[in-house]
Amino acid sequence: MNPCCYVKEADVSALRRALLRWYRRHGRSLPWRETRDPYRVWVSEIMLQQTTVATVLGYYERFLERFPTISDLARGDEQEVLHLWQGLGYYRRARHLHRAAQFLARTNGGKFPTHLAEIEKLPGFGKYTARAVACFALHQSVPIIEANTRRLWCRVAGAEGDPTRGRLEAELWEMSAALAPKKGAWDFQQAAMDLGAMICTPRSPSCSICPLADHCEAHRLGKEEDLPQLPAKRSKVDIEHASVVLWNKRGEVLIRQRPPDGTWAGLWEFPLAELAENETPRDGIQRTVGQQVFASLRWTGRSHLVRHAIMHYRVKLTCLEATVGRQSVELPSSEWRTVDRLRSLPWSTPQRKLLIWLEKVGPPAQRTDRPPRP
DNA sequence: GACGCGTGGAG
DNA sequence: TCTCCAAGCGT
Repeated sequence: MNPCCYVKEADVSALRRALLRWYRRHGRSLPWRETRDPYRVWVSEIMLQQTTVATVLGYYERFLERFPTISDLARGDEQEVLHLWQGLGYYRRARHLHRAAQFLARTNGGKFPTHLAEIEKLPGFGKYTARAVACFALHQSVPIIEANTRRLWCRVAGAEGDPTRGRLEAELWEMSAALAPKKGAWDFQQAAMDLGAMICTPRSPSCSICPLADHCEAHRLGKEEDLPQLPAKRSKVDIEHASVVLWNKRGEVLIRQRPPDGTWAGLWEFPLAELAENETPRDGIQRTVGQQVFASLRWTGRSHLVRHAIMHYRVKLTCLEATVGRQSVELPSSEWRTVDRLRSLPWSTPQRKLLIWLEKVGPPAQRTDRPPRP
């Protein structure tokens, strides 16, 4: 049935009691549950967007140790913010977080706003994140719909259809609002998210130990595995990239910063070519560094292969290595650096694997004119 | 409203 | 190996 009908017929207070009793006993202890500081809750919510708890645990404390307050973050350098975010993905989140902190430092004395309408205007805050901070830091009773609660309430109500849009999405928000108690919304929403994450899992939910099993339409009808009905994902496409580690006579390598928009915006890489159909890595590198420079390259014969999945692509990244002679190499947004000064820059994950490879093998011992054989 | 935006763990 | 999917947002 639809979520609004469900709420009308449900024993809401019994449902709340069962959920909270389970949470008191089994709820997870997570670092962002130990604080009511809006900034710390905010950072956790941004990091957790489309990201698993286990991954965020490796970033959260380190980020806050470096940037303990909004003002500290506002004063920080974007490159350093991105470096702390390196490996988390969706790097636009970090830049929005940084920009929002700068805005609050400039306009609000570095204080986090106390009204939902103000929170929602900040970059990086959508409907969910604004309400999450309002609930978890400001103790407001507001609805919360994200991946865990969407799945949970879809099953509890036995709701068919795509819950990420349209009428059903709106009804789920209404359902969450109707279920959330006026007092104690913090515990209720944390409990709902934990139950979704730990018991009402996407596959093989643990209905036999679920405190809401008696309240669950999907379970009653035996179709908990069929809900929610999420839209299908795009299928994977194979693509190839080629990078080149280019050494000059001073023992420096050429690196390039990616443009401020698009994939890996603002991160650094060894000059990269996205290969066309049937284009070889050397072709792509020639296209990237230019005919003139390419003709003067001396290949070291070393190469490294990285496979990486990103979005709906499977990337095969081939990295070749060469030394360059007299000619100066000028690429946009590029610079020469010694290898020991690359670590402090923010890198995409596949390019960071190239950097680790380079640190391991060290500078090339000898030069050859033979093309590499990957 | 559809698409772009990353990565890693689980099964 | 491969597929699924995660505390979404901006355009």
